[in-house]
Amino acid sequence: MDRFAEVDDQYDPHELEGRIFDYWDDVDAYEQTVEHRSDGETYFFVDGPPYTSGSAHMGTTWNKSLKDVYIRFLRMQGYDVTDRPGYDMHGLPIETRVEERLGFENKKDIEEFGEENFIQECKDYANEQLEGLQSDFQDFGVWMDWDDPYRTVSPEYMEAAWWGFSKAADRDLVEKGHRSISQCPRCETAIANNEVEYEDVEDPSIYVAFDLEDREGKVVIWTTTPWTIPANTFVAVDEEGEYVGVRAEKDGTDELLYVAEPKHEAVLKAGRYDDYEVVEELTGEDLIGWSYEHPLSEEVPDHPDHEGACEVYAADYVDTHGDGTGLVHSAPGHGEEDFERGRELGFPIFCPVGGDGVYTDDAGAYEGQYVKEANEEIISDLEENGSMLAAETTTHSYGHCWRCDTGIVQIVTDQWFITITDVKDELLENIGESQWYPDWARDNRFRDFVEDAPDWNVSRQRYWGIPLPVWTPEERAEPRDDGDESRARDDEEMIVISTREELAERVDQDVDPETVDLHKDTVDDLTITEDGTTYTRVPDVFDVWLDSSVATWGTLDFPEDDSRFEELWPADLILEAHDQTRGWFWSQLGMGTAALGQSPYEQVLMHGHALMPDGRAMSKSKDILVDPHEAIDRHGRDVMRTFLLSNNPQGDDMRFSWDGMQTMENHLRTLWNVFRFPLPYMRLDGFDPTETTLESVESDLEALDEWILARLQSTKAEMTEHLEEFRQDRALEALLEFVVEDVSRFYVQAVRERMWEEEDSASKRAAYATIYRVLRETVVLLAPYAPFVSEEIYGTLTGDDGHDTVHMEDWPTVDDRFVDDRLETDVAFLRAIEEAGANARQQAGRKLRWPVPRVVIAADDDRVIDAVSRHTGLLEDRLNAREIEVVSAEDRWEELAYSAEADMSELGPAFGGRAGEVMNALNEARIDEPDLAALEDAVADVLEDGESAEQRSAEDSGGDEPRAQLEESMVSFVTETPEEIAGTAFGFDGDDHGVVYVDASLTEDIESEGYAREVIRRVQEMRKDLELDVEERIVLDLEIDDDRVADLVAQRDGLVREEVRADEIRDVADDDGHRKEWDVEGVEMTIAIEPLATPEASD
RNA sequence: GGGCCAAUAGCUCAAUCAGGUUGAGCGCCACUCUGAUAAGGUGGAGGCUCUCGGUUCAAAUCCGAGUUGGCCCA
Repeated sequence: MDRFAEVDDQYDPHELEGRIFDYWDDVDAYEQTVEHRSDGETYFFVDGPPYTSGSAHMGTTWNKSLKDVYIRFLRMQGYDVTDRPGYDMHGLPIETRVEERLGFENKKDIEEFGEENFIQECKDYANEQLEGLQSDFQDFGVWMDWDDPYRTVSPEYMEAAWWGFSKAADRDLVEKGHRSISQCPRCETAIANNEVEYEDVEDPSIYVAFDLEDREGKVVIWTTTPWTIPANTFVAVDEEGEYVGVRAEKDGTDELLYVAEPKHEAVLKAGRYDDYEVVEELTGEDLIGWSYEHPLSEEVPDHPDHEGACEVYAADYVDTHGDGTGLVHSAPGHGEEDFERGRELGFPIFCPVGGDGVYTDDAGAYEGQYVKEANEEIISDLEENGSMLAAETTTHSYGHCWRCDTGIVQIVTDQWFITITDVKDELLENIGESQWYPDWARDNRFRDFVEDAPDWNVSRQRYWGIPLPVWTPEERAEPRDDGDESRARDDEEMIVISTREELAERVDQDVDPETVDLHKDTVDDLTITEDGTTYTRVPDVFDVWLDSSVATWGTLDFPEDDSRFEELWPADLILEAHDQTRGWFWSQLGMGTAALGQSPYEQVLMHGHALMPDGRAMSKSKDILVDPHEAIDRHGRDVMRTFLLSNNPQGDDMRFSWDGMQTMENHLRTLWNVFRFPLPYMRLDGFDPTETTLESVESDLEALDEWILARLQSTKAEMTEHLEEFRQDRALEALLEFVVEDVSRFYVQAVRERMWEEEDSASKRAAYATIYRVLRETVVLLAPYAPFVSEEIYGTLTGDDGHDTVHMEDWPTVDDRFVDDRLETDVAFLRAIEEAGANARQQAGRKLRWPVPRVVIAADDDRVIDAVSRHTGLLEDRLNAREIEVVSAEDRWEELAYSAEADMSELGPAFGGRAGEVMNALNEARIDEPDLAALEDAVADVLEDGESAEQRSAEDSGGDEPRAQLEESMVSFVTETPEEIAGTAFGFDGDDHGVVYVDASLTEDIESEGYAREVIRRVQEMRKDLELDVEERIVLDLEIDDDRVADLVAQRDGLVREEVRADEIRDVADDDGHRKEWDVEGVEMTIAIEPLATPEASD
């Protein structure tokens, strides 16, 4: 780019961003930036792999923007940052999408299609989805290593998972278990608890009475899953709960029912009994040991009838105040709690349901039926045999498969676990090793989650995943689900393979470790024969959460490539949304601890979700979303990024806002305007920043130059501090405030006249050097947020002198030479005074272009007097005042009246309950002298006896309880502006520091300048109408009706001619030039201008 | 049903940790300015600080109970 090249008049994000993409390509900007830091200290960032489904949504966009801003910032600080993006490409979601595509309904369809073909389809689909995400992320301007993302389906990555699992096995944390799990009957696989989604559904709600044996009566249970009744093994009660026996009457017959006392009314109502009577009161303990007859003993001949079955037991999951009857139907085959209790009781587990949700032959009459469809028949069977007390329906939340939305069933199957409960203490300890932002996420939410976490079921009975690297002896490969616990355990004899090389060495077949694909279709055929035993592979694949859990070493291609693991691991930073506490934050901690005894990450930045403008959650499936592509279409990438990054990244959700987007565009446009303003002048004057450096003009710097440079230093310091605390939103706020408030609204406004000077001057050069430094550092500070516009500005400012890209720049550090806190405070005062002065002027009806003879500043403290006296000239300029006068607090104007403001922190403790009343009186008081005695007089009527100083001294001898009294420290006196003077209080940070009085009286000299400036302004407007060049000379024709005014303007003839570049003042013919009538403060004037013919170019 | 987080101006947030007369930006209305101008300036309207209790002389702030939203868990 050429230095100071012509730039667009208007900030046009789309064209600019397109241009910058091309430029980055041309100069290999990303590659150069990475190379530039290759010798730096390493920083190991790990990308949490998004699941490859569809395109990027606003949440992902926010996430990647956050990653990008911190990676760029760290690079600028000199770090060699690991930035390999990743994609999570296995798992049920892709399988179900591919099944839909192929029109499949269940596993049989897949088997017919062929495992190999199906896996290939999944691979193709995942790669297709990946492309969409890749191009989106690149389009957002995110700089990561897009040429080489890690993919969880690649052999190296899958090997990383095998390695991690084998390390856990080495530590004896891998176990095959016969356990109660959630099963999706459609997908025919176990799913993890965190894959279960709950939604409200209508289900049967039945009360069933089990006939007691050996005694009269029935125990009543309640369930919403009639299909689990065939597997009923026992009934559970709360040992300490209160129960009653109720004799209930219906249709002339009566029966004795046992239920929990708190529930008996509801139960009997449900049973529509005509009348009832409590005949017995018992505790849960009394019921224990009662035996009953299985309610479906005829239909299910194989029902549990072992020793101890069909009896009442105590269980801690029973609540006599909750849903149901206080007696819980328990089927260890269909629920985790029941299962655990059943185990404790030493019962065999009866589960007559297969992985497809269909009853097996154990279910007798119901064999072959899908469980939910069997509900009806079971209900009618129960009604027929007289067990049904009431059959209703109820709406409650029930678990569903997260992918296909099928209702889950609880069954007992063989699964493989990582027994993280064995290392729970280590997990909790490792939590403490990581630093979280915000910290409460770790100490509350995450710790709770980890404390409650059960063993990790890592096996899935599916196809598209990383196969378990487990081989077990062939002869023991018995069918699962048989509930037979007597056979030898597979996990005692298993072989766990850790790498491709080990695989090639140990399997019976010829395998090339370089080329082998580790998917199920390949490895299923491999066998291992050792010591005369043949081992076959366990057919399961891993839970997809296991894939990403190994990302910290998978990213490094470890163990295949062991060159960087030692140096880099564990990760310095991971950065994801709060839903990952149960997901990736957890799975990584679990795997890191199980495999390596350590947390795999040191810092966690946890952000929130992107919400709709009205606060609803975004949802792709319900089409409730803001598409990032639309945001880009409307405002561009830099605006979208800065908007997203202006939100708190720690824990809070972000509400998307089109208003917020527009505001960011306005801010960036302000920066653009600030940037392009000095360019024409710099070009014209041949300003060369490499020669006219800030250092070379240091002695010519004016107060405002020094001030804006001081502000730049504080802004850098503040931003760095915020960014290091992961609050890029606050850093951005500081930067934008600097750009908008300080640079644009104050510095540029003030410095414009210096740049308009035609002659070369030290002042102008100092201004150029100053604004050049400010702009150049500003775009470096902005570069991580808005990489496109920063690049364009940087390129235009530096030409060939800088790096090829702003992103190679070092993060700007504070330059001590320009730090000046006193000056910053001074200007803060001056700006407050100026603002108040503008206000006072408006009250006095005097525009800024009319000078005022005198501005009086009544200062409350010496700090203000110092500031004003150091910068009187500047203040005269800014307020357009001929003279500035300062009046100190001691030398106050006698015209002024005073009131008092109460300091509640002093008044409150002294006056107690009456403090509010006293405060109001003080605020309303008007006194001539700001002293306590006058004030006490003014508020005498609200003060009680003994509360004023006078009364105190009179009663001093009394020795009563001391009464409160007004003290100097309780009040501060405030000036009240007299009507004839325009005055406005000024202050900042909420404190008043004085009052600005504008004396708006007129003199001839002032009127002369005022009218002259009115004329100048109008001529300038007319020049603009004609689109004249700034330098172009004109002829001016001025006709003013009012002779006095005409004379006043004539006195400033020289000023007018110079400002409007009029070489001649004479008549302009009606036909020539540009003529306009004006009304200036009630005076009619006609102005005509005509450009002078450009003289022949002469050397 | 349980845990965590949030709730303050029309919108986005600050002030909450350490109690002391609620603030900023954006938006809106009026006026104003005009050689960076799709800008800028001044003023104005706009708040039972989600509700109800409690502690305290004093609560947006501390405590308890609830409401609504988000996430997580069951």
